[in-house]
Amino acid sequence: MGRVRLATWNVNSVKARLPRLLEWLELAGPDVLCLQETKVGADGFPTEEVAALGYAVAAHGEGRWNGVALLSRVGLDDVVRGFEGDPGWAGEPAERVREPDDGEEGLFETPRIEARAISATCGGVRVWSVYVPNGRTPESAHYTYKLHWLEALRSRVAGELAGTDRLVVCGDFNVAPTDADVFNPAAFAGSTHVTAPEREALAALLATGLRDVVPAPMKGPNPFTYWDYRAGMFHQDKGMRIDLFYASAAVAEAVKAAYIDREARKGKGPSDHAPVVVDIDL
DNA sequence: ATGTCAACTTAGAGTTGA
Repeated sequence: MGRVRLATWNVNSVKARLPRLLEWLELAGPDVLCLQETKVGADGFPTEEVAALGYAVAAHGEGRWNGVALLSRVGLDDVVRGFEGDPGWAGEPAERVREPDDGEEGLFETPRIEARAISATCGGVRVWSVYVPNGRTPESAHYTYKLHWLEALRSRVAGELAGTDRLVVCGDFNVAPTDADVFNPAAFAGSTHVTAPEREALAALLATGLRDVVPAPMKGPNPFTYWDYRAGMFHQDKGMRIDLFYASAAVAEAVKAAYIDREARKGKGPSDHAPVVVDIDL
């Protein structure tokens, strides 16, 4: 297959980020790019603009929230939107019960599957782009959903690894794997992204046969991929590593370079996440 | 703890989510 550049980037709206996305595609030249938080429905993705740069596109979106996509110039086959076993989101308990209007005991909303995963085969590698639920607070139903969602992902990935040794799962996991992956562990006391159950869910995913490909920072010692827009967090390098690149052993052993492109977080109209770039030679 | 951003409802500022 030769040398291939894979990347993952939470763009925080592909519409708002389109100029930056096109600029970055030309600059970095990834062969495969996993996108998250595209925030567009099925027909809202700027497919033509991206295709003009030589990329095939597979998008999975629902409108205002979430949304994932795969861009590839080395093949894009066997696209799967979502995955078997996704538990879906039913809302907080308080939202789940509707007022009885015609004598019924109350209606419960069934879980709605969100656009958080898409997978395809690109250049001989099975590639997953995932956007893990945020979790909001450890007390919320959204946090429970996050843990269930990660367990369902683990189960499905384990199934795929039985059929291929070339697989990557990358995207915005909304979990910092270790305390070294946040700027100040004390600042995250009581918050999501750092709790033991979330980290155990990542460990269980890795235990299916994946390895964490930790990218090199472009500047400073910390491999952060996300910095809050507020309070000058980026300029103080108060970030987190929550955008992860999990690779099967065969792919991980083929990694030649991996870095975080912090240049893409600078300047006018950036996403709050930076792209993670991984070069492999299979 | 929250100083920004994006989309949406709806016609300007408030809500939601991150």
